[in-house]
Amino acid sequence: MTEQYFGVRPTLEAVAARAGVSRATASRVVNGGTGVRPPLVDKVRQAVEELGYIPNQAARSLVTRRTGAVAVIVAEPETRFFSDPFFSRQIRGISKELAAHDTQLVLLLVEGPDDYGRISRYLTGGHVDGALAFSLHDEDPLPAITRDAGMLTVFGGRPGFPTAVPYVDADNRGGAREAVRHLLSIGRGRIAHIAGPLDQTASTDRLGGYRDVLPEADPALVVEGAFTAESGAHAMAELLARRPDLDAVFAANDLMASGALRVLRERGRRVPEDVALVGFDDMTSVAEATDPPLTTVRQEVEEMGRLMARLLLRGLDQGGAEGPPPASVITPTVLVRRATA
Amino acid sequence: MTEQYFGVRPTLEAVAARAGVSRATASRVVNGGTGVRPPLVDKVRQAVEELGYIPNQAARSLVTRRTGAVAVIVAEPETRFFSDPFFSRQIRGISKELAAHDTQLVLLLVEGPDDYGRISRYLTGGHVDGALAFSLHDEDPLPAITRDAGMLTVFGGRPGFPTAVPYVDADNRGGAREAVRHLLSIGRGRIAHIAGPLDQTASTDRLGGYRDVLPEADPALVVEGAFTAESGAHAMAELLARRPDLDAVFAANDLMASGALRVLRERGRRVPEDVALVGFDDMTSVAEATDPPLTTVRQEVEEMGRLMARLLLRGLDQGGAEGPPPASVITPTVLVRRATA
DNA sequence: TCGCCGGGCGAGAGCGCTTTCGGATCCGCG
DNA sequence: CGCGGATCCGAAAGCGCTCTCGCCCGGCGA
Repeated sequence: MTEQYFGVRPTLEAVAARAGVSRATASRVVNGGTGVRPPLVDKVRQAVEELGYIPNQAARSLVTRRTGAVAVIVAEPETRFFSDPFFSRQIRGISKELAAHDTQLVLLLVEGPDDYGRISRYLTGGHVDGALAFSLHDEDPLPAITRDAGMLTVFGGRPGFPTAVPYVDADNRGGAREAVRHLLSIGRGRIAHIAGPLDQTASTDRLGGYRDVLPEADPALVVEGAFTAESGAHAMAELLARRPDLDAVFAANDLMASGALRVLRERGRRVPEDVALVGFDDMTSVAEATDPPLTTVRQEVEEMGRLMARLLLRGLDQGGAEGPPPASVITPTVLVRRATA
Repeated sequence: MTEQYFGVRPTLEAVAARAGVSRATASRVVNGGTGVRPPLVDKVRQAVEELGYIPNQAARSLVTRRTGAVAVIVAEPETRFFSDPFFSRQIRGISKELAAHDTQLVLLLVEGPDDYGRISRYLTGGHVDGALAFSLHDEDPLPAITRDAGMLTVFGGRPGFPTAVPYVDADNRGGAREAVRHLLSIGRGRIAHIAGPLDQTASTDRLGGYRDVLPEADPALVVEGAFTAESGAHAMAELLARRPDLDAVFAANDLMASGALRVLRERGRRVPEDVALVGFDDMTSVAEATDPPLTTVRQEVEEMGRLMARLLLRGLDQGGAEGPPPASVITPTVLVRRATA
């Protein structure tokens, strides 16, 4: 940019004039430049450079019917969304993928249950080409809203009810199976499970994996937590009271595992000698910081974010809400052996 | 919305036709309705309702030169931004205020130092009317970028170098003075300070407040931390080694205070009897959870976010980057007495 | 030499909206 | 009954861009 015209931003018209071509040709060059002979391409490029031309997005999307932006809808209460690294890493992945495709991220935070109207209006208003959302609870109204708005939407996490929306989720069930099988393989027979909140599919799927491997397990070996360290501690205490003879615990996330670990040690149980412990997520800041370091099931969270964005972008290229919806993706999990099992 | 026309969204033209008025009148009604007689207003309103009309934002901003969106630029590495409740609460405040003014929040996460070009291009591209940014480090290139882009920008936190950009910041210096004075008032004479990273103005300002009250204090009583609990613990240990006789600590945030508290108790110092402790932020999840609960300096973080948005919006109404820049705001802090001092 | 074909380019329409400007209408008053 | 002014409304321009359509021109075969 050799010159800067403050105030009056140059239009395509100005570029065309300076390059001595028509607006149409200038437009062709700006948008890829096919079908224009090299000398003209150079002239236009130079004019763009000299004038510091940047296309007006409003004018462009008025005719293309594309905004180059997607919404990320966050319905989760602030506390959970921001405190849980799970989301932040997913957002980071989304942001990276979108940035790579010159697509903008419009963040829609739902401000309470009365705010869905605004979200709905916004989506219908054509501000964005598509949406990404996190579906976490059984009674989540979001899938219905985005569908009614005719907006292609990819969800993070499997929705809790039968629906055809595309989503990206980790192989929670498979990962849980692997964790429990590992516990079996190291000779444990009385394996407990600290589940997450059972109105979320991530929790029920992990519980499902546990039951797949241990269909005959004592129901008393399963306690529901809330994905927090504190709830993990409580659950552990409860389990110890119910079944003092347990020799292994599979917790549905690392935070709860860390809480459980604390209680186990307070009660004088050696980990992993007396009780083996496996977490889920591989939230490194937690899993590597425990003493001993936590054996856990890793899910590639940032990659899942990228995938969500990629799925959406691809779906958009194939006709948006009218075209065939993208297929959902289940990302693999992997058991990371550290010291607790 | 009694009917829904999927696929073809109704235009203002359609509304006008249905209401039996001109496009101009329909537009007037949609945008406030002044200067149109009630019966016509009603007719148009009804047509809007029946057709489910929603204005096309692209067309609108093409002529008004306003996009109804502002950028929130996050340059901070993911870890800090998402893990620190400070940001999340600020974002929440921003989001609320923007939503109340029908303005959208475009989140720009800076993906590494090479990504500033994209940010700059985006801002210059006229996608947004203004920007909010968090200025945290001395060498932050953001103020220069937004200025060059001719984009009105309000910063969260006082920039670390002399510049005229508008910002919103807590009264860090005053809050620190109050904390230290309180420590004096309860009879403490050897007051240490655990500072934050000194390339951030929040840290230097708090240190400044400490020195305002204690200009003659032993330099050995000040240790730099990193705003994490861990660093607070280290700093506390260091302080104890240097000055075993200290009888009070003012930590530059609650997280460091909680780390310090842990070390104090490990070393057998009673809090507050032997050593009084004051934090900063009033991050309730931390400050109320410590044992004993932490005395700290509260800043109204969410309110600061709202203020940032309000300042920007007002500045935008007054001519944007061309008009007079909004005046910066320093929000008051208040000492919250709990049990540690 | 002529006609035809095809690639390259420009003219112009049109995306959906806001806003100016002038005309119509209605009121009160002389 | 007619006039001035205020009020309300419609015609039309135009925001900056994309993209269709058709023209032009060069090259090639007949």
